[in-house]
Amino acid sequence: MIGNRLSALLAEGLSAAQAAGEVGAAPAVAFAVERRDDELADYSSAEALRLARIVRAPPRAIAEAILAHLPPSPLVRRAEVAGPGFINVWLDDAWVFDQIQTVNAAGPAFGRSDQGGGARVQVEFVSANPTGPLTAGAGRGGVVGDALARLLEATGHDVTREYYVNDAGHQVEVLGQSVYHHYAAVFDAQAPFPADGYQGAYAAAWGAQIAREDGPRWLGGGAAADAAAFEARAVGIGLAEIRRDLDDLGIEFDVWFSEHDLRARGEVARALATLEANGYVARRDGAVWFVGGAGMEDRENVLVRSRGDPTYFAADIAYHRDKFETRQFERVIDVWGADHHGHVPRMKAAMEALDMDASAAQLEILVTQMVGIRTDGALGRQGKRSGKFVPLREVLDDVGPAATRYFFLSKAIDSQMEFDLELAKRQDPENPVYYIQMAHARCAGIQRTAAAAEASDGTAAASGAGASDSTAAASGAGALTDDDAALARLSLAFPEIVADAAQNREPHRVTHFLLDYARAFHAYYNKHRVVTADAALTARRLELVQAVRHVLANGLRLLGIDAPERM
RNA sequence: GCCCCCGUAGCUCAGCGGACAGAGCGGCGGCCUUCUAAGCCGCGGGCCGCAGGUUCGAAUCCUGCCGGGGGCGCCA
Repeated sequence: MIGNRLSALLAEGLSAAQAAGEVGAAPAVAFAVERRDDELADYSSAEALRLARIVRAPPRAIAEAILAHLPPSPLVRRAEVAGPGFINVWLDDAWVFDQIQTVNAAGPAFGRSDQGGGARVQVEFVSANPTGPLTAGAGRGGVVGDALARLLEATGHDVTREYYVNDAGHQVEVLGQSVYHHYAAVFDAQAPFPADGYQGAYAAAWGAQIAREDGPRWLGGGAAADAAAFEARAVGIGLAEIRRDLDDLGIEFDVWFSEHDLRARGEVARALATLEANGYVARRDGAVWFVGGAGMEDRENVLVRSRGDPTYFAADIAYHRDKFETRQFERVIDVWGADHHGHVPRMKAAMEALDMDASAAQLEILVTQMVGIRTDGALGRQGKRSGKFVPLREVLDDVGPAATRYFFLSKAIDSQMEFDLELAKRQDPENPVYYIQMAHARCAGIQRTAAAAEASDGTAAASGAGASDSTAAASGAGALTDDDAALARLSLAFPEIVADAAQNREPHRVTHFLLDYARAFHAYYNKHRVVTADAALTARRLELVQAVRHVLANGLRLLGIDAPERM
């Protein structure tokens, strides 16, 4: 990556300057190099300014000394000191154009790296209860988790995508009762609707579906004949709907991990036994409590209810132990919704109580902030049990998967976002995602033009007999312009964007880069013609266009958005 | 009361220690006989919530305050 190479180059310059006694000794410096790509510079470093304090010398003098000892490099056309002591670097155009061939040789792999070293990483996301349809908020977690998984794969990680299915516990019981109430009603039988039951219309729909498909065989007294089996039946419908939504969003999981199975295997009991052996358990009021975890001094949490059944917390502890101890993931990334943020500290405390390393190095918990859905101009309150929420399905049907994914991936995860449904629908054709896709389609269009010309005349350029590019013509046949160089330079920045986005767990960086990149290409497209009578120029520009197409396609693939050839 | 996130252009949001603060949408004005006008070019628009502090340098870090959202259950 260019940034790394320039960084190393500057570090060499500094060492040489220090060896020559021109700069004082200092601890090893990793030169931070920033990509600028504006009038000021292509790349820039402010490291001399920071060094000034350490070696007690004027920053400009340090920067000058570094440049004086800079080893020659094919990448660098020019390097100079600017302002208070910035080191500005301009890339060599010839080197940049050479790299375009490297881009095309890599093709779909351009942007990938092995910085992950093959580490086994689990990304657990969505994991919404199968007690109702996915909400728009769950969609955010899904899209972000999926994009993160794609980024990690592209940067050399061995990724497992996992959905933790809460198919056991109190909420599932309540769901079973809620659905059974409606199911029984189909056969004119009475069954109580639970006090905290699921109010959404879907509960009735599921009840009707079971009645239609299974007949009256579940009928019991006030409850289903085989309550556990009936719950499983309802959960099955819920999961099927969830899978369909996720499928339409282009999200696939490697593992659907069942909480029910985890309990059945005795893992929850085993985790509780370990906690107790380690002295983190207290019994009070007939319940079992988690006490004394690091940072949990002022809060105690129930592990086993007085009724005798374990809580979600207890099951999640066992689940995370399974991730690390049984399956040996080197790193686990949980993507949770904002409503779970209170669960973070106790989860980490519990990991430590199990003698596990819950440090950020192993367990990362990313919390996505709320998605406010604005309908009819008002921000609605979301809640699955109240039945008042905007289903992901509705968003998907209204704005489509590409725009939905783009919207969720265009913001940092810790920013609360507002999704105005009406606006989203109306703005459909104006959505930036189509702007990026259009850039890709235009690349394909240029290639079609070139191919058609070649087929009829033997050369791509011949087709452009009448066409020319006035800007390029001014500098002579076959000459590329500064605009070609700028577009090529921007293309070469892509791998770095991907690496940074993966490392920081910030998929939105890719989104923003692509928007910027598409803008650069559209401007270029309007100003310059690729297929012209100038055969040499045409050939070189077709290479550039091919590289642009790879960057756009690869970037969109990371976001899970398709790259159409025509629009 | 305690905890988490956010206050940046009319709206939705980037930028999160460096050089003049950016984009999309919206507004105004131009550009289609040549590779898709789902495009391009130009203009207008900001005490970066407020007040202190740290720093050579703060939208960016720290503290306090104000405002918005969320969480604090023997729910998950």
